[in-house]
Amino acid sequence: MLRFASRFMNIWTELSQRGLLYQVTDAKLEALLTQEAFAVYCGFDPTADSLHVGNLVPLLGLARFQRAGHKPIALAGGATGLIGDPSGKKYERQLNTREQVAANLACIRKQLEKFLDFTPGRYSAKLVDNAEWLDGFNLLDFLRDIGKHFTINEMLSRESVSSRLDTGISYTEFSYQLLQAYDFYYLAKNYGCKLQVGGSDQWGNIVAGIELTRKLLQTQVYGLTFPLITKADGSKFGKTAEGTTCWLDPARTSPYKFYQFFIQTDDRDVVKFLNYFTFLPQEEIVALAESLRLQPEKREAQRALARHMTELVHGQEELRRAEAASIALFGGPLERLDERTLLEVFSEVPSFSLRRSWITDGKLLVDVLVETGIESSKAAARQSIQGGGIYINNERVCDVRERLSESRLLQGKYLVVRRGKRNYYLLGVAE
RNA sequence: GCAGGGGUGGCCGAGAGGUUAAUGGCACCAGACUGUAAAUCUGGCGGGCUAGGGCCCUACGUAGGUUCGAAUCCUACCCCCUGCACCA
Repeated sequence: MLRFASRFMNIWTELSQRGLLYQVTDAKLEALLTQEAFAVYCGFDPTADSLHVGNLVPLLGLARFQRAGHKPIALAGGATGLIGDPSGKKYERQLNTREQVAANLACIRKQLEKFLDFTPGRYSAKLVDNAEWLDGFNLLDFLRDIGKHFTINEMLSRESVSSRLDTGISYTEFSYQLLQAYDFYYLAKNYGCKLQVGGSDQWGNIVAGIELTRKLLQTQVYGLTFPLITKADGSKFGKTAEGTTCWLDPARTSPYKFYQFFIQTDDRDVVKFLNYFTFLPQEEIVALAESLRLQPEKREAQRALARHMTELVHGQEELRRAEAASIALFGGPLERLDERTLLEVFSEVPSFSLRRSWITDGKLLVDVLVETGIESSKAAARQSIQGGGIYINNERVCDVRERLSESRLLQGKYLVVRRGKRNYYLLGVAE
């Protein structure tokens, strides 16, 4: 018990040191968190069938609370996902069908479970779905019992709504804040939840929940937000090099790509990200920051970040494979790679199978690039080759007439294609 | 409804009858320098064919028209913005 008491004291400091405290609804929260175990909740709407790296800050935030001895409640928004949160959105979103939301919900529940500890006990995490109490809520009851506590004036003043008054917002999305407010009230009443955390765009929704809870339960509950993740170059965080979202689902973003996503982090962002995303202690982060300053070319901080994140999300084995693939590809000459390594690389890197006949017939590389989707058109493929941007087995291709040939194959059946500095693809001959 | 302004390549934005696949900026891709980072510089950036030089097709809201020739002129239609009016 003593051990936990001291841990309570740490969560605030920990969040603060990591730069994860953005806004708090009440300055007293710091002291309160040291005095008792809080039930802390954070919601995730099933807008896709996977969470993405951007969801990690609040999700790991919950995990940090649990590690500090508090009780996390992850809420999957089976109901709110049907409505659509206008927060942070510039335009009205298209509604997902009930089937889609249900399917997404199932996937997201599984992902949420991976990051929290559900072993029974005082600090055991809980996973709830707000459809349980919101779906089927009688409209007239809702308007009378809940709606009456909100004025249009305050609802309009929320950033998520006011910023949309020019472009338009539907009544549906406008109502979202009431649903989330009700969630907080419901969790406070039934689970003793006293704190809601979330991204900074959730501030308005959180405050709405605090007010509703105060009115209905005469209970004071609290809110805390994490900062929006920004990048030094001003681009939006969470997109891979190809411009696609970096998902947690390995079927959407392979562990290799996931690892690559983090290892390519800008020097200017990497220390911040170590703080935001990892559980590494301050001393280690400070040491990595020092390494970055003195020997940036070693990229130890990036490596630590990539390792930590890949292991956290995909597990040790996938980390090993992603790292092995990265080392093999970025390490230099490929001829020496043994088949086992190649096979591992094959399983991680975007890969395609080649027909034996393509080799024997000497198919044009340009056509192969297009058929595999490495290049979008033959014109583009030719330009890449002419610009010196295409490599086979890390050797630059200098002739647009390059054809596939037996002699190029590694281990008699593999071909490593690289586009630019860091985009690797593995082609293997199908037997 | 009336008046005015406008719809151009992923985005912004020039062009106002002919060297215009269409200036420029952003984004994006590649190259050089490096460290799978940044900054900078260079090249590319509708598509197809071509070793190369080049050839061809499709594009400036939509549909027609005038012209040897149109993103540029005319007509109709659609959509957006800004005033005014109407309605309440």
